[in-house]
Amino acid sequence: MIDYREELNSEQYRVVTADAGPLLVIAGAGSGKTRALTYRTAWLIEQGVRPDRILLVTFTNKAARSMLTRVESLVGDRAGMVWGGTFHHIGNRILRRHARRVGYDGNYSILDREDARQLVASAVVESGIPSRGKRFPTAAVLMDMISLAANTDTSLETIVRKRYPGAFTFMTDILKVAFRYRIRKQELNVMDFDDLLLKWRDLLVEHEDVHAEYARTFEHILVDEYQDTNRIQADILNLTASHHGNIMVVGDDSQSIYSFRGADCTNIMTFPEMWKKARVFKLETNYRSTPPILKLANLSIVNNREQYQKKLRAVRKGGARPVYAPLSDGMHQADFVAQRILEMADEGIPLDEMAVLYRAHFHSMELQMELVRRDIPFVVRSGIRFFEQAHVKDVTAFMRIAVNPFDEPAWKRLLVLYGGIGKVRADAIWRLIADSDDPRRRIFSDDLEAGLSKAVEPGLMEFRTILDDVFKTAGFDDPRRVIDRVLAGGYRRFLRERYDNYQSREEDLKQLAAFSRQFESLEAFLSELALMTGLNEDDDASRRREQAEQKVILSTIHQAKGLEWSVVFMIRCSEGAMPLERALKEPGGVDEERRLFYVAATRAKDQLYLCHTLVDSGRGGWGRRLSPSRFINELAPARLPAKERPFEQWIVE
DNA sequence: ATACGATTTTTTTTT
DNA sequence: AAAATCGTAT
Repeated sequence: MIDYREELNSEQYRVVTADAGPLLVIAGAGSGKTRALTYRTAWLIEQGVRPDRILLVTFTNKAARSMLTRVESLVGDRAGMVWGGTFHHIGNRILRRHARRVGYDGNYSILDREDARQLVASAVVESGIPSRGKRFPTAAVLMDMISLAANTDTSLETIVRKRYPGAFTFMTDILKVAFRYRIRKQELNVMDFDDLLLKWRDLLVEHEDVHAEYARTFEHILVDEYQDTNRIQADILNLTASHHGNIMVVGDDSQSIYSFRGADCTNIMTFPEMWKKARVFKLETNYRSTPPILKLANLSIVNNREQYQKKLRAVRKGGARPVYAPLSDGMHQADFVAQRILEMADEGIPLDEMAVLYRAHFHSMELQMELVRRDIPFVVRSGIRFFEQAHVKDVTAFMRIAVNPFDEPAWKRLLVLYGGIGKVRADAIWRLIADSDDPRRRIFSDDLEAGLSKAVEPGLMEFRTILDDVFKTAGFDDPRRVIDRVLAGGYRRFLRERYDNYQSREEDLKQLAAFSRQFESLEAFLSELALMTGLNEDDDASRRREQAEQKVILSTIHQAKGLEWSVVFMIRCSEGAMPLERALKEPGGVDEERRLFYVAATRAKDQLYLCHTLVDSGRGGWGRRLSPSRFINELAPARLPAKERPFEQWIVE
């Protein structure tokens, strides 16, 4: 039996043991919201709720897994049956079963960003849009428009008029492309990320029997990071909870940092209106940070208007004032951070208790070079993700066509790898094989070459050899064999010719093979890759390796959400970078950037360093002068004596 | 016309 | 690091 009173504070206890029904929990940073969710789940199970009747939606799969591990330590293996994961994950799991109801086959592929972009690009060409029209939005921008419209449940016209006014003259063509894109996805049996949400909602809205089934299946719904949900996700939750209203959402409106993805603060603000019987709880005790750090964070966030009233109280005592360090340029900043890291390591702070946070990935470049130079071990938790690297995508493309023979992006990706086949000829080949029952057989037929340039022959033959090997000999339902066959069939040679770092790429593929072992089917494996959990989350061996050698963490602020470190450095706290110039152009941009600043600051347990560079050290060294971030300036009005500022300023030579 | 290599530019944030 | 652009080779 768990002694809830003993292990929780009174705020948490009330949340965890609350009666069923709609609950809104406003949980400040570091107030133990994970703890509340974990114990709530355990409590429900102890009350006799079947674990497989609990839906636990989290922001990352990692969060779901770590929560379930903790629930397991409380109530034992019963926890294993809980439905936990991201919206996209659970949507995928449900849609696989009912795909036919929304016009898809159950073996659909999931397009990642790049695949989706390419499909949009070909939709532009197919829609016959004159390529001379220079100002027509690029595929990436079109994708953003379409995605934002989907995630905010707004018409494309409205999105373009409000957010992309410059493109409004192309409205007719944009609509053509969007329509074409939608049709193509359906024809090819592929879904993009947004479809996993949209089709899920469609399923619940249009099919009452399915709706009833899931409303019955999920007796209790728990949602983490509710402030980052969008309209579609809120609809899905409300529909699923419609029969019983047992929905507990936990969030912090001050940490909403995903509005670019359609996240909508009004979800959390209006939850009590949606659910009239909702009870509202607040977790306002902060266990993480020292008072000076919390004071700085609180002083910053009050500059935002719209928010739930709450006041974070520090439990901890003492602590050092945060440090503000103006530095001459990027190199100087890198030097300072590296130096401080070494000094603190000497004082006995483990490297993996230190993190460097920044607004955009490329902000960390100079620092990475400096850390390498000084032999300080580090991991970068941002930037190009493991599963998005070219070699990983190449190899998995073979598996994709094995699962879904009409996965056009996968076919084209593979075709252009071969000599003599570029974009145009890959397109021609695809057209030839696309309207057969099974393109995987059609690709072998002898009359294919008739319609093609002679130049494709050697490349095409090579491709066929590998395909033959992969499909026939390997038993393509085993990812490890596929990877093995592809490497042996010429891909290894290709890697060595093309990349300097081929060794690490081959190593990646070995890791991929090891990673694939935990999946039952190729389909499950591919879904997991597309839905992009981090690298090797569940690989015990690698986790142990990482712990053996401690490393400093480098991360974007977005990816740092939910994590904490003893020491946090924020670099590039300069106007233009934090807040980011481009982000300020968005509506509500300043407030969102300030919330990012708040999230970053509240990651720190003991020490916080705010670094600012006086000069922009972009390449070519065009030294544009920079001002300190407004978020720093607004904390310390000029009339405030230095002693009373929430930070102390260091002069670093 | 197409492929492909060299060069230049450009980076928000993520499922 | 990758995408977009440009020039040359096939």
